[in-house]
Amino acid sequence: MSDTFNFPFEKHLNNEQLEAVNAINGPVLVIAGAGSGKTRTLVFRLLNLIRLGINPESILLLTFTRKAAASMIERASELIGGICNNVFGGTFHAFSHLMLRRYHGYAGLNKDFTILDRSDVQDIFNLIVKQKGNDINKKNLADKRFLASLASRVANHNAGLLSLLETEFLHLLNDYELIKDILESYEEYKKNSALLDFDDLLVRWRDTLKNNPELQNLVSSHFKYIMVDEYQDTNTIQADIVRIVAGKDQNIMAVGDDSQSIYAFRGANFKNILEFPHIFPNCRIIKLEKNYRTTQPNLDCTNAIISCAKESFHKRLVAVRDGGNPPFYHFPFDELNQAGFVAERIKELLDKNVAPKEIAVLFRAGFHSYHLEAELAKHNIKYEKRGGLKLFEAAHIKDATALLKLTINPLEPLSLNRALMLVNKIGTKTVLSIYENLVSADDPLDLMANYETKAVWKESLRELGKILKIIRETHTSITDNFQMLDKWYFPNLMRLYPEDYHKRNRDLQQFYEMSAKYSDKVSFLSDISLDPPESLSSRHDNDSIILSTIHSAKGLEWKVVFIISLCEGKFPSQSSNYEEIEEERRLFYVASTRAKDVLFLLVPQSGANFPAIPSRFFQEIPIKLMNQWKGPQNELKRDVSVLKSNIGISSGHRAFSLKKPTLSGTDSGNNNAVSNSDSSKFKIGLNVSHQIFGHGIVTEIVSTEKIKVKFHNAGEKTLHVGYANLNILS
DNA sequence: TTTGCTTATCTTTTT
DNA sequence: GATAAGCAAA
Repeated sequence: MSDTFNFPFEKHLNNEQLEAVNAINGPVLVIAGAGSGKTRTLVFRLLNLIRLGINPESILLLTFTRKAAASMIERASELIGGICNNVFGGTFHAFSHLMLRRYHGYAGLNKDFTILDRSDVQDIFNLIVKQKGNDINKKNLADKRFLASLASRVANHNAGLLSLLETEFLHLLNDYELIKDILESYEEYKKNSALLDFDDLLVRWRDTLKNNPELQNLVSSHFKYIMVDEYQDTNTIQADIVRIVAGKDQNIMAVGDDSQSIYAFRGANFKNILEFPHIFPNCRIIKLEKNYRTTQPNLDCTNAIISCAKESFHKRLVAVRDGGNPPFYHFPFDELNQAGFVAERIKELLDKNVAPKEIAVLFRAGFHSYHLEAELAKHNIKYEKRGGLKLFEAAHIKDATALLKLTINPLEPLSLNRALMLVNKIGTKTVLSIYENLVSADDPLDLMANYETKAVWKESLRELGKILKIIRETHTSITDNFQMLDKWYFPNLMRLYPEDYHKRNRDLQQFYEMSAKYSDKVSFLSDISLDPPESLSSRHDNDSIILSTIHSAKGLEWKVVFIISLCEGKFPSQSSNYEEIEEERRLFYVASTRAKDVLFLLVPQSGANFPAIPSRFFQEIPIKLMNQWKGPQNELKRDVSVLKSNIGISSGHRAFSLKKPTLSGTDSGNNNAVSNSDSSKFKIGLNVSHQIFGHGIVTEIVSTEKIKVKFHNAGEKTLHVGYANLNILS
């Protein structure tokens, strides 16, 4: 093994990285920009620890996703031959979960607690609100998502509900008692059914450590070396856990970039990274300012994006790589043309033998890629979608899971409700009366299997009861349980989804098979909530391009990256308020820094809102740092007047598309179009026309790039000359 | 009274 | 596509 450790660290790391890797004892904070080799630094530190003879079991590697930890350990293992496998690597949630199971006695928890995922939490709030009656609906608290996020905020907010309402939801202060009551019911519900939500995992583990000094000693002497990735996205509870587990040795290294903090909505606090030196006063701070990922033209552009941030420590990254081109921008007419444009470019890239897995399309929200998905399918381009709607949020998977949960606890109200609602002619009221009867029975399953009623659903309920009874009495595998339950479920599936029950059934069979690896239900259920697989087909395709939400793209990189739908309302998202805009900007920064070679920025001119306004983030980039796409484009372009008369029609139709010259310089119909960004061609009083706003008069030259135009029918608008594609009429 | 079908509306982001 | 609201039917 010692030969392996002649590994020449110096050749692979720069001086700053080397300094971090060699700082074995005491706390170290590495502050670094995108593409600076943070992850690489952590991997090499892992190697270095092993080289120094540190027991792998005493190393704790905390990352943002489970996958990130796995791939880092894999990379380290490749270099030294598998010895890293005993390193504990995973998310804070996975770590807390494991520890709580191991030390459930200290935590005062039921050994078989299960984990609630996001939709479970929302369903429970739904149930509670329904039980509390109608007055809640009147109070505008009916949005279960709001209640779920409120509960999470309270868990992450050490000061409690009242102060949270006082600081952020003043308008709800009058409802304090009611909200408090709902949140208490939620806590009670979880306690009764031995359930923990994601926040509970962290809070309970931190408090268990806090309250048990002997456990604290045990754990902190076991994990002697702690490494934390993406520290800017930790919340205060996670910071507490790090501090406690670090113990007296404080052999901790955290890496992060305050400019990439994008999880404030989830309680992450990028100020954590600033407080690190206060929590660990003797810590070493190392800055990495070289960028290895991309080229200088791309960096100039991303530097410009983040320089607009209101509160950030201005880092200016310098590229190590030579050459490269500035990012391309393009203004497709609408979302369909955008999809067409992206698909065309991807096809060209694939024809040039760019590997599919080196191409990614990024967007703000999961549903923004719908048009593109259809277009890619049309071109037979395989893709893998990350983020957005989770697979296990599909109704049929949730049904199957609920049925399985009933085999553990037949009276778990949420699962029982979900299962019984599947039966024809059973609705909310009937469920409630069945539930009341079952609760008061000596043996609920026995009652269910022999339920007396005149209603048509008698046999269906009895059959479910019988199946659950058999499963209780025979100890077969989870997959067997699923197959038995499926006999009951399948007819309902067919009735509920006559259109696509085939597809759903295929999903289900694969889902059942997935459970074959597990011997106990509790760990199966925990795993699918904590670490849901991206897709049911486990083979990962190397011939698929990636479609991803920006959040899911964190920490990754591709040769070619497209960022689509850069218009107001989509990115930044419609629902972001003033403070959240800053986080949206950092999100755009994260997206744009994923590209190694080529970055495309796509700004549709129309969409859900007609016309679309280009994203403020796009407009902030000096136009000279980018190039407009001039290459081939075979997209269709609609006639505006036709489109206008069809506004009421769903945008999904291509029927009224017309072939028309494209927007770039070769157009014959747009001879006077001003395609560069120079406003000097315009004078006040000049007559111009815009393809959407119509005719108007220039009223003001705002800057070298922006002018104001008063349109006869659309009022005064400030236009970006490079974007607006104005025709000069006189 | 309860269920179930049709229609309209809206869709952040994640452990 | 999911879901809530509104209305018809049992």
